[in-house]
Amino acid sequence: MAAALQRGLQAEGFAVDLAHDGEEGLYAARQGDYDVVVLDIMLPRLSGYNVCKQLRAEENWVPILMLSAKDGEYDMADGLDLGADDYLTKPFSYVVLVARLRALMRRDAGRRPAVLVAGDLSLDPARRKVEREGNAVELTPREFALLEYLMRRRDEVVSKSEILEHVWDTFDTDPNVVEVYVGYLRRKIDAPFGRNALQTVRGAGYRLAGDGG
Amino acid sequence: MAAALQRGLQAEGFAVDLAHDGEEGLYAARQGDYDVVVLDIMLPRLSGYNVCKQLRAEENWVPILMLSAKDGEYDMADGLDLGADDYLTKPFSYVVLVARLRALMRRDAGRRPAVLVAGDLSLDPARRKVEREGNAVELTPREFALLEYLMRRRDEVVSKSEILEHVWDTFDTDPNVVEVYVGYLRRKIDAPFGRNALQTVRGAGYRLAGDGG
DNA sequence: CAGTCTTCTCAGCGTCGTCTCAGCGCCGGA
DNA sequence: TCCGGCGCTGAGACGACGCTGAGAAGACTG
Repeated sequence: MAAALQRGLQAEGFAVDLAHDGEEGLYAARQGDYDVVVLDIMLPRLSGYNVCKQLRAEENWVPILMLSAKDGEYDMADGLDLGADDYLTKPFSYVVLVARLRALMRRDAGRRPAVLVAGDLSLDPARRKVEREGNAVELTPREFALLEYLMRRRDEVVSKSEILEHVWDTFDTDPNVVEVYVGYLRRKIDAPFGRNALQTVRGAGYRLAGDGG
Repeated sequence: MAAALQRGLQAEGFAVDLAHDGEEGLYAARQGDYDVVVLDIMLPRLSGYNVCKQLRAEENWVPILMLSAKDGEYDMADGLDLGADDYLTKPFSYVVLVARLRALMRRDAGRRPAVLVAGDLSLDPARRKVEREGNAVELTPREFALLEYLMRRRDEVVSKSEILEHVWDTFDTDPNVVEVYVGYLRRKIDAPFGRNALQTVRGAGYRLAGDGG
Protein backbone atom coordinates (compact mmCIF):
# COMPACT_ATOMS: atom_id res chain seq x y z
CA MET A 1 0.00 0.00 0.00
CA ALA A 2 2.85 2.40 0.80
CA ALA A 3 4.30 1.98 -2.68
CA ALA A 4 0.88 2.62 -4.23
CA LEU A 5 0.53 5.81 -2.21
CA GLN A 6 4.00 6.91 -3.22
CA ARG A 7 3.18 6.49 -6.91
CA GLY A 8 -0.13 8.29 -6.53
CA LEU A 9 1.35 11.23 -4.67
CA GLN A 10 4.26 11.51 -7.07
CA ALA A 11 1.74 11.68 -9.90
CA GLU A 12 0.18 14.65 -8.08
CA GLY A 13 3.53 16.40 -8.05
CA PHE A 14 4.71 15.63 -4.53
CA ALA A 15 8.30 14.59 -3.86
CA VAL A 16 8.00 11.44 -1.76
CA ASP A 17 10.51 9.53 0.36
CA LEU A 18 9.47 6.09 1.56
CA ALA A 19 10.60 4.40 4.77
CA HIS A 20 9.90 0.72 5.34
CA ASP A 21 9.87 0.56 9.11
CA GLY A 22 9.54 2.82 12.12
CA GLU A 23 13.22 3.33 12.82
CA GLU A 24 14.00 4.17 9.23
CA GLY A 25 11.11 6.61 9.21
CA LEU A 26 12.23 8.26 12.42
CA TYR A 27 15.73 8.62 11.04
CA ALA A 28 14.44 10.15 7.82
CA ALA A 29 12.13 12.57 9.61
CA ARG A 30 15.03 13.77 11.72
CA GLN A 31 17.28 14.37 8.76
CA GLY A 32 15.05 15.67 6.02
CA ASP A 33 13.25 18.97 6.07
CA TYR A 34 9.87 17.55 5.07
CA ASP A 35 6.69 19.51 4.51
CA VAL A 36 4.60 16.71 5.97
CA VAL A 37 4.91 13.11 7.27
CA VAL A 38 2.37 10.35 6.58
CA LEU A 39 2.70 7.81 9.35
CA ASP A 40 1.09 4.38 9.55
CA ILE A 41 0.56 3.08 13.06
CA MET A 42 1.33 -0.53 12.19
CA LEU A 43 5.02 -0.55 11.38
CA PRO A 44 7.78 -3.11 11.89
CA ARG A 45 10.47 -2.41 14.50
CA LEU A 46 8.98 0.82 15.88
CA SER A 47 5.27 1.66 15.89
CA GLY A 48 3.88 4.86 14.40
CA TYR A 49 2.74 5.88 17.85
CA ASN A 50 6.30 5.77 19.09
CA VAL A 51 7.77 7.51 16.06
CA CYS A 52 5.34 10.38 16.59
CA LYS A 53 5.95 10.53 20.31
CA GLN A 54 9.69 10.50 19.84
CA LEU A 55 9.68 13.25 17.22
CA ARG A 56 7.57 15.53 19.41
CA ALA A 57 9.79 14.81 22.37
CA GLU A 58 12.69 16.07 20.28
CA GLU A 59 10.77 19.28 19.56
CA ASN A 60 10.33 18.32 15.94
CA TRP A 61 7.04 19.92 14.86
CA VAL A 62 6.83 18.62 11.32
CA PRO A 63 3.13 18.10 10.46
CA ILE A 64 2.17 14.45 10.92
CA LEU A 65 -0.86 12.67 9.43
CA MET A 66 -1.47 9.31 11.05
CA LEU A 67 -3.00 6.30 9.31
CA SER A 68 -4.59 3.39 11.10
CA ALA A 69 -6.65 0.26 10.55
CA LYS A 70 -8.19 0.62 13.97
CA ASP A 71 -11.40 2.59 14.02
CA GLY A 72 -12.33 3.09 17.65
CA GLU A 73 -12.62 6.76 18.40
CA TYR A 74 -10.31 6.50 21.39
CA ASP A 75 -7.50 5.35 19.15
CA MET A 76 -7.94 8.47 17.11
CA ALA A 77 -7.95 10.60 20.23
CA ASP A 78 -4.79 8.87 21.42
CA GLY A 79 -3.03 9.54 18.16
CA LEU A 80 -3.88 13.20 18.23
CA ASP A 81 -2.89 13.55 21.86
CA LEU A 82 0.51 12.09 21.02
CA GLY A 83 1.11 15.10 18.82
CA ALA A 84 -0.18 14.03 15.43
CA ASP A 85 -1.81 16.84 13.51
CA ASP A 86 -4.42 14.73 11.77
CA TYR A 87 -5.66 11.17 11.73
CA LEU A 88 -7.22 8.97 9.06
CA THR A 89 -8.79 5.55 9.53
CA LYS A 90 -8.44 2.77 6.99
CA PRO A 91 -10.10 2.32 4.68
CA PHE A 92 -9.76 5.98 3.77
CA SER A 93 -10.56 7.84 0.62
CA TYR A 94 -7.60 8.88 -1.49
CA VAL A 95 -9.27 12.21 -2.20
CA VAL A 96 -9.57 12.96 1.50
CA LEU A 97 -5.97 11.99 2.11
CA VAL A 98 -4.68 14.38 -0.50
CA ALA A 99 -6.97 17.19 0.66
CA ARG A 100 -5.73 16.81 4.21
CA LEU A 101 -2.11 16.70 3.14
CA ARG A 102 -2.66 19.91 1.20
CA ALA A 103 -4.31 21.48 4.24
CA LEU A 104 -1.37 20.54 6.45
CA MET A 105 1.15 21.87 3.98
CA ARG A 106 -0.75 25.06 3.29
CA ARG A 107 -0.97 25.71 6.97
CA ASP A 108 2.76 25.59 7.16
CA ALA A 109 3.22 27.51 3.95
CA GLY A 110 1.04 30.26 5.40
CA ARG A 111 3.50 30.67 8.19
CA ARG A 112 6.52 30.41 5.94
CA PRO A 113 6.13 32.97 3.19
CA ALA A 114 8.13 32.33 0.06
CA VAL A 115 10.32 35.39 0.53
CA LEU A 116 11.88 36.04 3.91
CA VAL A 117 11.86 39.67 4.96
CA ALA A 118 13.46 41.68 7.74
CA GLY A 119 12.93 45.38 7.26
CA ASP A 120 14.47 46.35 3.91
CA LEU A 121 16.47 43.13 3.82
CA SER A 122 14.91 40.31 1.82
CA LEU A 123 15.95 36.78 0.88
CA ASP A 124 14.26 34.57 -1.69
CA PRO A 125 15.19 30.92 -1.07
CA ALA A 126 13.84 29.73 -4.40
CA ARG A 127 15.61 32.31 -6.53
CA ARG A 128 18.66 32.43 -4.24
CA LYS A 129 18.55 36.22 -4.23
CA VAL A 130 19.23 38.67 -1.44
CA GLU A 131 18.44 42.37 -1.53
CA ARG A 132 19.05 45.28 0.79
CA GLU A 133 17.33 48.59 0.13
CA GLY A 134 16.49 47.17 -3.29
CA ASN A 135 20.15 46.49 -4.16
CA ALA A 136 21.08 42.94 -5.02
CA VAL A 137 23.75 41.45 -2.77
CA GLU A 138 26.00 38.58 -3.91
CA LEU A 139 26.52 35.81 -1.37
CA THR A 140 28.45 32.56 -1.48
CA PRO A 141 26.47 29.36 -0.81
CA ARG A 142 27.59 29.16 2.79
CA GLU A 143 26.85 32.78 3.47
CA PHE A 144 23.43 32.36 1.89
CA ALA A 145 22.59 29.29 3.98
CA LEU A 146 23.63 31.09 7.14
CA LEU A 147 21.57 34.17 6.37
CA GLU A 148 18.57 32.05 5.42
CA TYR A 149 18.71 30.19 8.70
CA LEU A 150 19.00 33.39 10.70
CA MET A 151 16.14 34.99 8.79
CA ARG A 152 13.87 32.01 9.36
CA ARG A 153 14.45 32.58 13.04
CA ARG A 154 14.45 36.37 12.93
CA ASP A 155 14.42 38.08 16.30
CA GLU A 156 15.41 34.90 18.05
CA VAL A 157 18.82 34.46 19.59
CA VAL A 158 20.44 31.49 17.88
CA SER A 159 23.44 29.78 19.44
CA LYS A 160 26.56 28.89 17.50
CA SER A 161 25.97 25.21 18.10
CA GLU A 162 22.46 25.48 16.65
CA ILE A 163 23.93 27.24 13.65
CA LEU A 164 26.62 24.61 13.23
CA GLU A 165 24.01 21.90 13.42
CA HIS A 166 21.64 23.39 10.85
CA VAL A 167 23.94 25.25 8.47
CA TRP A 168 27.08 23.13 8.64
CA ASP A 169 25.34 19.90 9.61
CA THR A 170 27.98 19.09 12.20
CA PHE A 171 28.20 19.64 15.90
CA ASP A 172 31.86 19.22 16.82
CA THR A 173 33.33 21.86 14.56
CA ASP A 174 35.22 24.86 15.87
CA PRO A 175 32.55 27.56 16.45
CA ASN A 176 35.04 30.10 15.20
CA VAL A 177 33.93 29.34 11.67
CA VAL A 178 30.54 30.80 12.55
CA GLU A 179 32.18 33.99 13.78
CA VAL A 180 34.11 34.22 10.56
CA TYR A 181 31.00 33.86 8.42
CA VAL A 182 28.97 36.26 10.49
CA GLY A 183 31.82 38.67 9.84
CA TYR A 184 31.58 38.04 6.08
CA LEU A 185 27.83 38.62 6.13
CA ARG A 186 28.15 41.83 8.09
CA ARG A 187 30.55 43.20 5.50
CA LYS A 188 28.05 42.48 2.77
CA ILE A 189 24.63 43.23 4.22
CA ASP A 190 25.30 45.60 7.10
CA ALA A 191 28.47 47.64 6.76
CA PRO A 192 27.85 49.02 3.23
CA PHE A 193 24.46 50.29 4.36
CA GLY A 194 25.49 51.51 7.79
CA ARG A 195 23.16 49.02 9.41
CA ASN A 196 23.30 46.53 12.19
CA ALA A 197 20.93 43.63 11.52
CA LEU A 198 23.32 40.90 12.63
CA GLN A 199 23.64 41.40 16.34
CA THR A 200 25.99 39.60 18.69
CA VAL A 201 24.51 38.45 21.97
CA ARG A 202 27.64 37.77 23.93
CA GLY A 203 27.66 34.35 25.56
CA ALA A 204 24.45 33.31 23.79
CA GLY A 205 24.77 33.59 20.04
CA TYR A 206 23.46 35.88 17.31
CA ARG A 207 20.17 37.57 16.52
CA LEU A 208 18.95 38.88 13.21
CA ALA A 209 16.88 41.98 13.91
CA GLY A 210 13.41 41.65 12.41
CA ASP A 211 13.38 45.30 11.37
CA GLY A 212 16.62 44.91 9.46
CA GLY A 213 18.71 46.68 12.08
CA MET B 1 -25.96 22.35 20.07
CA ALA B 2 -23.55 25.28 20.22
CA ALA B 3 -24.55 26.07 23.78
CA ALA B 4 -24.05 22.43 24.80
CA LEU B 5 -20.56 22.47 23.29
CA GLN B 6 -19.76 25.71 25.08
CA ARG B 7 -20.73 24.23 28.45
CA GLY B 8 -18.79 21.05 27.78
CA LEU B 9 -15.63 22.84 26.70
CA GLN B 10 -15.81 25.25 29.60
CA ALA B 11 -16.02 22.25 31.89
CA GLU B 12 -12.75 21.05 30.31
CA GLY B 13 -11.11 24.34 31.21
CA PHE B 14 -11.33 26.18 27.89
CA ALA B 15 -12.41 29.80 27.74
CA VAL B 16 -15.17 29.89 25.13
CA ASP B 17 -16.83 32.74 23.22
CA LEU B 18 -19.98 31.92 21.29
CA ALA B 19 -21.19 33.59 18.12
CA HIS B 20 -24.72 32.98 16.82
CA ASP B 21 -24.26 33.64 13.15
CA GLY B 22 -21.54 33.90 10.54
CA GLU B 23 -21.06 37.64 10.63
CA GLU B 24 -20.86 37.74 14.37
CA GLY B 25 -18.32 34.90 14.25
CA LEU B 26 -16.22 36.63 11.63
CA TYR B 27 -16.22 39.82 13.66
CA ALA B 28 -15.19 37.95 16.82
CA ALA B 29 -12.40 36.04 15.05
CA ARG B 30 -10.99 39.31 13.73
CA GLN B 31 -10.99 40.97 17.13
CA GLY B 32 -10.05 38.27 19.57
CA ASP B 33 -6.70 36.53 19.77
CA TYR B 34 -8.15 33.02 19.83
CA ASP B 35 -6.16 29.80 20.11
CA VAL B 36 -8.60 28.00 17.84
CA VAL B 37 -11.95 28.55 16.06
CA VAL B 38 -14.70 25.93 15.81
CA LEU B 39 -16.80 26.74 12.78
CA ASP B 40 -20.09 25.19 11.73
CA ILE B 41 -20.78 25.30 8.02
CA MET B 42 -24.50 25.85 8.41
CA LEU B 43 -24.80 29.33 9.86
CA PRO B 44 -27.38 32.10 9.47
CA ARG B 45 -26.38 35.24 7.52
CA LEU B 46 -22.90 34.06 6.45
CA SER B 47 -21.92 30.42 5.88
CA GLY B 48 -18.96 28.79 7.60
CA TYR B 49 -17.34 28.30 4.20
CA ASN B 50 -17.36 32.03 3.63
CA VAL B 51 -16.19 32.93 7.12
CA CYS B 52 -13.18 30.66 6.63
CA LYS B 53 -12.46 31.95 3.16
CA GLN B 54 -12.72 35.54 4.30
CA LEU B 55 -10.40 35.06 7.28
CA ARG B 56 -7.73 33.39 5.16
CA ALA B 57 -8.05 36.12 2.57
CA GLU B 58 -7.24 38.59 5.35
CA GLU B 59 -4.13 36.55 6.21
CA ASN B 60 -5.62 35.49 9.50
CA TRP B 61 -4.12 32.06 10.20
CA VAL B 62 -5.93 31.19 13.40
CA PRO B 63 -6.46 27.40 13.45
CA ILE B 64 -9.98 26.52 12.26
CA LEU B 65 -11.86 23.29 12.88
CA MET B 66 -14.91 22.96 10.64
CA LEU B 67 -18.13 21.15 11.56
CA SER B 68 -20.65 19.90 9.07
CA ALA B 69 -23.80 17.81 8.77
CA LYS B 70 -22.90 16.86 5.24
CA ASP B 71 -20.89 13.72 4.99
CA GLY B 72 -19.81 13.41 1.37
CA GLU B 73 -16.05 13.22 1.20
CA TYR B 74 -15.86 15.99 -1.36
CA ASP B 75 -17.38 18.41 1.08
CA MET B 76 -14.66 17.62 3.50
CA ALA B 77 -12.04 18.12 0.85
CA ASP B 78 -13.61 21.45 -0.06
CA GLY B 79 -13.53 22.65 3.51
CA LEU B 80 -9.87 21.80 3.90
CA ASP B 81 -9.02 23.38 0.59
CA LEU B 82 -10.64 26.60 1.74
CA GLY B 83 -8.04 26.83 4.46
CA ALA B 84 -9.58 25.03 7.40
CA ASP B 85 -7.08 23.07 9.45
CA ASP B 86 -9.38 20.20 10.32
CA TYR B 87 -12.86 18.97 9.56
CA LEU B 88 -15.41 16.98 11.51
CA THR B 89 -18.66 15.49 10.22
CA LYS B 90 -21.85 15.37 12.30
CA PRO B 91 -22.63 13.36 14.17
CA PHE B 92 -19.18 13.55 15.70
CA SER B 93 -17.83 12.20 18.94
CA TYR B 94 -17.22 14.76 21.64
CA VAL B 95 -13.99 12.97 22.63
CA VAL B 96 -12.64 13.29 19.12
CA LEU B 97 -13.55 16.97 18.95
CA VAL B 98 -11.64 17.75 22.12
CA ALA B 99 -8.64 15.69 21.07
CA ARG B 100 -8.46 17.54 17.75
CA LEU B 101 -8.81 20.92 19.41
CA ARG B 102 -5.95 20.03 21.69
CA ALA B 103 -3.86 18.91 18.72
CA LEU B 104 -4.51 22.19 16.91
CA MET B 105 -3.62 24.25 19.95
CA ARG B 106 -0.54 22.27 20.83
CA ARG B 107 0.75 22.63 17.31
CA ASP B 108 0.60 26.38 17.61
CA ALA B 109 2.00 26.48 21.10
CA GLY B 110 5.09 24.59 19.93
CA ARG B 111 6.01 27.40 17.63
CA ARG B 112 5.63 30.14 20.19
CA PRO B 113 7.53 29.36 23.37
CA ALA B 114 6.16 30.99 26.46
CA VAL B 115 7.10 34.47 27.59
CA LEU B 116 7.57 34.81 31.31
CA VAL B 117 5.74 37.74 32.89
CA ALA B 118 5.71 39.37 36.30
CA GLY B 119 3.70 42.58 36.29
CA ASP B 120 5.24 44.93 33.76
CA LEU B 121 8.43 42.88 33.72
CA SER B 122 8.71 40.32 30.94
CA LEU B 123 11.36 37.87 29.76
CA ASP B 124 11.38 36.03 26.44
CA PRO B 125 13.73 33.02 26.56
CA ALA B 126 13.84 32.52 22.77
CA ARG B 127 14.40 36.13 21.82
CA ARG B 128 16.54 36.59 24.90
CA LYS B 129 14.81 39.87 25.58
CA VAL B 130 13.87 41.45 28.85
CA GLU B 131 11.52 44.42 29.13
CA ARG B 132 10.33 46.60 31.97
CA GLU B 133 7.49 49.04 31.34
CA GLY B 134 8.08 48.34 27.66
CA ASN B 135 11.76 49.38 27.79
CA ALA B 136 14.31 46.82 26.66
CA VAL B 137 16.87 45.93 29.33
CA GLU B 138 20.32 44.56 28.44
CA LEU B 139 21.52 41.63 30.55
CA THR B 140 24.67 39.52 30.52
CA PRO B 141 24.24 35.74 30.14
CA ARG B 142 24.59 35.10 33.85
CA GLU B 143 22.19 37.86 34.78
CA PHE B 144 19.71 36.56 32.23
CA ALA B 145 19.92 33.00 33.49
CA LEU B 146 19.41 34.16 37.07
CA LEU B 147 16.38 36.29 36.21
CA GLU B 148 14.89 33.50 34.13
CA TYR B 149 15.19 31.07 37.00
CA LEU B 150 13.63 33.49 39.47
CA MET B 151 10.79 34.31 37.09
CA ARG B 152 10.02 30.65 36.54
CA ARG B 153 9.59 30.42 40.29
CA ARG B 154 7.92 33.79 40.79
CA ASP B 155 6.47 34.42 44.23
CA GLU B 156 8.44 31.53 45.69
CA VAL B 157 11.29 32.04 48.11
CA VAL B 158 14.38 30.54 46.49
CA SER B 159 17.48 29.78 48.55
CA LYS B 160 20.97 30.71 47.43
CA SER B 161 21.98 27.08 47.27
CA GLU B 162 19.08 26.32 44.92
CA ILE B 163 20.14 29.22 42.78
CA LEU B 164 23.75 28.04 42.73
CA GLU B 165 22.61 24.59 41.76
CA HIS B 166 20.36 25.67 38.89
CA VAL B 167 22.01 28.80 37.56
CA TRP B 168 25.67 28.12 38.26
CA ASP B 169 25.39 24.33 38.16
CA THR B 170 27.59 23.99 41.23
CA PHE B 171 26.88 23.58 44.92
CA ASP B 172 30.10 24.41 46.72
CA THR B 173 30.63 27.92 45.41
CA ASP B 174 30.71 30.96 47.65
CA PRO B 175 27.06 32.12 47.91
CA ASN B 176 28.34 35.67 47.79
CA VAL B 177 28.36 35.47 44.03
CA VAL B 178 24.56 35.19 44.13
CA GLU B 179 24.36 38.35 46.21
CA VAL B 180 26.57 40.10 43.73
CA TYR B 181 24.42 39.13 40.79
CA VAL B 182 21.16 39.93 42.55
CA GLY B 183 22.72 43.34 43.08
CA TYR B 184 23.51 43.65 39.35
CA LEU B 185 19.95 42.71 38.45
CA ARG B 186 18.43 45.18 40.89
CA ARG B 187 20.42 47.98 39.31
CA LYS B 188 19.08 47.07 35.90
CA ILE B 189 15.46 46.04 36.43
CA ASP B 190 14.45 47.66 39.72
CA ALA B 191 16.42 50.80 40.58
CA PRO B 192 15.93 52.66 37.26
CA PHE B 193 12.18 52.19 37.59
CA GLY B 194 11.86 52.80 41.30
CA ARG B 195 10.62 49.27 41.82
CA ASN B 196 11.33 46.38 44.13
CA ALA B 197 10.66 43.07 42.38
CA LEU B 198 13.75 41.31 43.71
CA GLN B 199 13.09 40.95 47.40
CA THR B 200 15.50 39.65 50.01
CA VAL B 201 14.12 37.19 52.54
CA ARG B 202 16.76 37.37 55.18
CA GLY B 203 18.05 33.96 56.21
CA ALA B 204 16.06 32.18 53.50
CA GLY B 205 16.88 33.53 50.07
CA TYR B 206 15.18 35.71 47.47
CA ARG B 207 11.71 36.11 46.04
CA LEU B 208 10.69 37.66 42.75
CA ALA B 209 7.37 39.43 43.21
CA GLY B 210 4.79 38.16 40.73
CA ASP B 211 3.33 41.64 40.29
CA GLY B 212 6.72 43.07 39.34
CA GLY B 213 7.25 44.77 42.70
C1' DC C 1 46.08 23.20 -16.12
C1' DA C 2 45.97 27.91 -14.51
C1' DG C 3 43.23 31.15 -12.26
C1' DT C 4 39.57 32.20 -9.28
C1' DC C 5 36.34 31.52 -5.78
C1' DT C 6 35.11 29.42 -1.55
C1' DT C 7 35.81 27.42 2.67
C1' DC C 8 38.05 26.88 6.78
C1' DT C 9 42.08 27.26 10.28
C1' DC C 10 44.94 29.86 13.15
C1' DA C 11 46.86 33.28 16.12
C1' DG C 12 46.68 37.87 18.06
C1' DC C 13 44.15 41.31 20.30
C1' DG C 14 40.78 44.12 22.53
C1' DT C 15 36.69 43.94 25.16
C1' DC C 16 33.41 42.28 28.20
C1' DG C 17 31.76 39.22 31.75
C1' DT C 18 32.65 36.72 35.86
C1' DC C 19 34.13 36.10 40.26
C1' DT C 20 36.86 37.20 44.56
C1' DC C 21 37.73 40.01 48.29
C1' DA C 22 37.33 43.20 51.93
C1' DG C 23 34.87 46.69 54.12
C1' DC C 24 30.59 48.45 55.59
C1' DG C 25 25.75 48.85 56.91
C1' DC C 26 21.67 46.96 58.48
C1' DC C 27 18.72 43.84 60.91
C1' DG C 28 17.43 41.09 64.65
C1' DG C 29 18.29 39.11 69.16
C1' DA C 30 19.80 39.42 73.97
C1' DT D 1 22.00 49.44 73.47
C1' DC D 2 25.42 46.44 72.07
C1' DC D 3 26.81 42.58 69.34
C1' DG D 4 27.08 39.13 65.77
C1' DG D 5 25.75 37.60 61.50
C1' DC D 6 23.86 38.35 57.12
C1' DG D 7 23.65 40.73 53.00
C1' DC D 8 25.27 44.66 49.91
C1' DT D 9 28.67 46.93 47.14
C1' DG D 10 32.90 48.98 44.86
C1' DA D 11 37.31 47.78 43.07
C1' DG D 12 40.04 44.98 40.53
C1' DA D 13 42.22 40.62 38.57
C1' DC D 14 41.59 37.10 35.52
C1' DG D 15 39.86 34.58 31.87
C1' DA D 16 36.73 33.80 28.22
C1' DC D 17 34.60 35.46 24.25
C1' DG D 18 34.24 37.29 19.79
C1' DC D 19 36.43 39.80 15.79
C1' DT D 20 39.79 40.12 12.26
C1' DG D 21 43.60 39.57 8.78
C1' DA D 22 46.45 36.30 6.68
C1' DG D 23 46.87 32.38 4.38
C1' DA D 24 46.44 27.28 3.14
C1' DA D 25 43.67 23.74 1.03
C1' DG D 26 40.14 22.36 -1.86
C1' DA D 27 36.49 23.04 -5.50
C1' DC D 28 35.04 24.84 -9.67
C1' DT D 29 35.61 26.96 -14.39
C1' DG D 30 37.13 27.95 -18.73
